[in-house]
Amino acid sequence: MEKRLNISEIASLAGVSTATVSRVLNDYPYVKESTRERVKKVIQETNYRVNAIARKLRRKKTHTIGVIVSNVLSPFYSVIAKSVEDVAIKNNFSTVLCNGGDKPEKEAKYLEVLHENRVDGIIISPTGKNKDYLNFLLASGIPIVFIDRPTEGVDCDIVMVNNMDVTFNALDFAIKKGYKKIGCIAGPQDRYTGIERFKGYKKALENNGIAYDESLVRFGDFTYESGYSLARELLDSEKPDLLFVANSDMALGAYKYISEKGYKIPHELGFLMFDDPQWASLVTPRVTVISQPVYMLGSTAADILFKRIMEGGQFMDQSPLKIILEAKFVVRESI
Amino acid sequence: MEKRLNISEIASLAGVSTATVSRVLNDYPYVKESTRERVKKVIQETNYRVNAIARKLRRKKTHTIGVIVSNVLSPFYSVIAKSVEDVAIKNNFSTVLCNGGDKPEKEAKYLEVLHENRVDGIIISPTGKNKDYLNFLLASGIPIVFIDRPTEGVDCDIVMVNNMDVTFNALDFAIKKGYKKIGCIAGPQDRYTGIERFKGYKKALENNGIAYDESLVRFGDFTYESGYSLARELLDSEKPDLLFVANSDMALGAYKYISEKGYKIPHELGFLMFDDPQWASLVTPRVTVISQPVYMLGSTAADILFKRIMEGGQFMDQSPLKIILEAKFVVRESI
DNA sequence: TTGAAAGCGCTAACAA
DNA sequence: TTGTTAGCGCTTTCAA
Repeated sequence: MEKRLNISEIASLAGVSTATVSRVLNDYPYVKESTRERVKKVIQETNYRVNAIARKLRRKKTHTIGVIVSNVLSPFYSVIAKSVEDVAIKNNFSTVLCNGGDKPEKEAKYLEVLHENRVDGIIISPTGKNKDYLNFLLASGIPIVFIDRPTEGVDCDIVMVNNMDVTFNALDFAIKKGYKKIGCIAGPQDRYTGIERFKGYKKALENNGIAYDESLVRFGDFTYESGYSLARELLDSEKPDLLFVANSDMALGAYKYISEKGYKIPHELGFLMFDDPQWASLVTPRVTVISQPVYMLGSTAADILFKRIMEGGQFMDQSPLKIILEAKFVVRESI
Repeated sequence: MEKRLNISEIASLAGVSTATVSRVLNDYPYVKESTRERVKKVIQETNYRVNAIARKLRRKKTHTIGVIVSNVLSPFYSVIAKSVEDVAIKNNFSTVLCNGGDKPEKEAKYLEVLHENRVDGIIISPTGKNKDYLNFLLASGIPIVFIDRPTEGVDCDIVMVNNMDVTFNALDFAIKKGYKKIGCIAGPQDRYTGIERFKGYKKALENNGIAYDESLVRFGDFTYESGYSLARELLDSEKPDLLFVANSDMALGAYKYISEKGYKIPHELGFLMFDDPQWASLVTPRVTVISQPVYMLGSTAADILFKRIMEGGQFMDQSPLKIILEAKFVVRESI
């Protein structure tokens, strides 16, 4: 940051006080039209722009929200980030985007950064840890909205999807269609979405009188790599007639292995996945998926956050909202 | 932003002056160990965090850089954003990410926002407009690094790839392999990358004595939609034996149309594209591509920016760097 | 309609 | 080793 123009230099150039310049900058009434014009002219000529940092300090409002997601490179979280940003722009707010990477320490670090920067609110897909710090932030008046999953012991607004039910419905449909030996690459069982989707899988088996067989199940960590290697592990030892994969990154890895081995979908092996990335309807045959209303997840969370921010104390008293959006089962050609 | 703890409240709680608290916060030497411990204890107990806004105002350094890219949802720009952020973190800087959307007005708006927030430097994939404002920012000491393409009339550091040469090489290879009637879905001809890649296409034809035939060429706007509709337009009227598409979004659209129509790649139609998104090696047959060193583009730009920021005036005098990274022609099975 | 001046929370001389 | 204090650039009372 170099030596640059400030408000008092503009004031002297225009022959007015800093207060008047400030009034012009903020479109206050009660400034004589000729004065306003004169000030505007100086601003124009000098390319002066208000120092937003000084303004934030003085106003004690940053007009900024923080967003912490797991990984902006994933199609899921990048859309979330975009949708939140869209809503923020509509509300004239800025957004600070943080890559929490699903690591509790990184999450804690970013919560600190957002706290230090006095953001007016936070949207986060939490790791499930950092309960105390989150509660502290809430208590000190920073509204927080969880997205995708909760943190045990933190009672605030949350927006997520019906993970278990929709998984149940999809697999129930598949089983009724004739699939009997159903492999599953599940998510980590210390993560809410991993747990819920796996519950849906088991419930569908149970509901159709199929015994749960742990040799047909592998637990990954929601990454491409785990999807690839677990698909190999599973398909090389067992011969399921259907494979369910619990998120898009693992599904990409699994699909890659399946195409390398040349399995014919759906005749040799049915394929069903949670999430609906672009590639799922690009490959042949197109993949049957569980599709989350991703954009809606983000924009809904943002809407709630802005209500909390705008209405301040009043709305704050209302008990936390828990919003469950419906994911859709989209039947295409892979089962 | 609620009423919250500030440095003087911490000072009184610890029974010291604000200066001492500040020294502890910033790990200064010359603080008695027992004092340091006492202050740290208070900070710990109260969850106090320094007000970064006040600090930035006082220090006149924001330790923040701005990044303006076209679209964070695209695989290309999201990787750029990530790579820049990685370098920023290593330098202990924050990043503000902006979606310029390739719209000159949006770009101008974001340049203003970054200016107002007194970022220490800017990385941007420019629209090619806003020459004057960019020059003003440079003149007032904010280093700027262009990525992917230049802005005419603005002389600053830039990092890009050898668009024309690599396109020439790829198509030259294809032609020597036997392809003769080569369709092209080119990018917009008011955009640097669109122009350069199209030049490479024409040069390859020329080099092999093939006459340029405008009925085999369509100009899109680098979006999925234009790729889809132009592929239809082109393939429904002409029968090229190879289709070259100038970026990944248009290629996705074109590929979608091709698979809907059931063309057999590569026997009926060869397929060659600029960019190497995940799906290109997922589909069967895997797509032959021109692969940009995307991460490298971003991290190189960021490295240069930090050199400019760190070395201040001294390095600033050096004439702007122009770095051309090599994109690679990756032969797979689609030609 | 305008200006004077206090003060947001912090850092960094300077003094002790 | 610690404290006092000016001031970063702005907004906002209060008074004129």
